Amino acid sequence: MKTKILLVEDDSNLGFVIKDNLTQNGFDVYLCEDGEMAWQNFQHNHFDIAIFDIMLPKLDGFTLAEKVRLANKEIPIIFLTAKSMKEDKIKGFQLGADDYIVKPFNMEELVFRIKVFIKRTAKEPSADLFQIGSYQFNYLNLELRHEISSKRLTQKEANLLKLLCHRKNKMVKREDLLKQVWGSNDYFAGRSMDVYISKLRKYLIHDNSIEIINYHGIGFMLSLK
Amino acid sequence: MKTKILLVEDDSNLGFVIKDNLTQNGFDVYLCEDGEMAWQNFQHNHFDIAIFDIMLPKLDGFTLAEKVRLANKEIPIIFLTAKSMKEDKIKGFQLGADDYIVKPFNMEELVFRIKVFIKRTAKEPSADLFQIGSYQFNYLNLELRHEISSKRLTQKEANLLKLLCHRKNKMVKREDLLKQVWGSNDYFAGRSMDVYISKLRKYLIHDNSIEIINYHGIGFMLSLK
DNA sequence: AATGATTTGTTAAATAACTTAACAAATTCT
DNA sequence: AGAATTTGTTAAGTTATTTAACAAATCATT
Repeated sequence: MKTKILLVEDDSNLGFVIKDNLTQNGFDVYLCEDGEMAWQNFQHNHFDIAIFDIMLPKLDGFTLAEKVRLANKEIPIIFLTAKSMKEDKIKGFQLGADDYIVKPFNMEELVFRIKVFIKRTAKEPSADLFQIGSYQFNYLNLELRHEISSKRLTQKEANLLKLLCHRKNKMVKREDLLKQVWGSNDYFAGRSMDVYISKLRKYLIHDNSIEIINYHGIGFMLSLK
Repeated sequence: MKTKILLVEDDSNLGFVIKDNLTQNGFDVYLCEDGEMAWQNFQHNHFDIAIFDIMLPKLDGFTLAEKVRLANKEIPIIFLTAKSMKEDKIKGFQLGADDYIVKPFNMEELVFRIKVFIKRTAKEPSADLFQIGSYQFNYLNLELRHEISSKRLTQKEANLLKLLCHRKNKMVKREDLLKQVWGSNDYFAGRSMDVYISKLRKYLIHDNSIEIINYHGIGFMLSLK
């Protein structure tokens, strides 16, 4: 699965150069030309890394970063700053940013920094204990507890639930779930997943603030009210 | 599964200190007091990392390292050298060594270097294509080919075979196989594994230079004549 | 070397995991 | 509104894995 990058750069020439370069480095790049568009995109898709220019039409990079950070505490954000901007001003704004890089920069440096983040997030073993409403889900021993009762999940059930938990209250694309849990995205894998979704719903029935919502033709969301 | 370290240090006080320290850091340490003993130990057990003092009774660290390197091209070897030894002399001997550390050293440094090796070997994805006699075994797509025919293995079968391949012509302990493939080491897992060994033998029957040899009460070895 | 205990080899039966089929219901498209 | 597609659900079918059963081999003890 390729690393998905949300790139926001209003200078379309520069934007294309960066996008092209990152694509050649094996990343999946989504280029937006203003902050508003990026925010829309961010809300509807999953990204692994965000790269924001600071001077942007409609919604500047800092404000965008704040919104993004509020919605997602994990995603690494890298700023592209003009040379003219003073370092202390940048630092002052470094609320949610993880790194920044001064224009003009060479692509190798950007790629290097992106890889640092990928390595970092790959290393931090993703949590294996989840609270889902009044349920507790332990991925390691495949246990889904609720008050006194406890259900032992199968590996596939657990894999699927884990992915949904990992992005809870966010829609996860069918395609992504299938690729990651089934390894393939075809008709039969899809039907198999629907069966599993149905099973998970049954297991989670005792807490009615929990829902697995279907987005017709797009994906599923584990929703916690 | 803990990282297994073969530590050879003739000064028993220093040896115990190092062993104790590494054990506290979560490693499984086997301390030998001379090179001969270490070599015996190495031949009969599996280790992930070797740490050799250079000045040793019976068999010095360098000679030991050469023998070890001949038998195992992968295992990281770290030398402990006396301060008095000149760097160029060490370099001259650096045939099989991966790193060396000058006495007296602080434990944090040694632990750091060990961790570097663990990370490195963990990253290099262990090969997924194996030649077993006239068979070809592709772990990724679970395929075991022989001339024209091809058998698709199950995940467990492939996991077990991969471990045996990975240490081919070396005995692998029952315990290790069970821990790594079944995750637990109890009576039933053991019997299950015996069933799988039996299956693998059947699949590999067309090349009679291949054997899966049992070492009664100890483990199995995939032997290629 | 004979005895009994333990471990292993092998086949078959039982169980569990996962997929596919079938049909109803919901959603989207025209 | 009607057709096409997607999803929800149950059940049947298939495959993977475990457990049982018994024979054979190995080991420990006498």
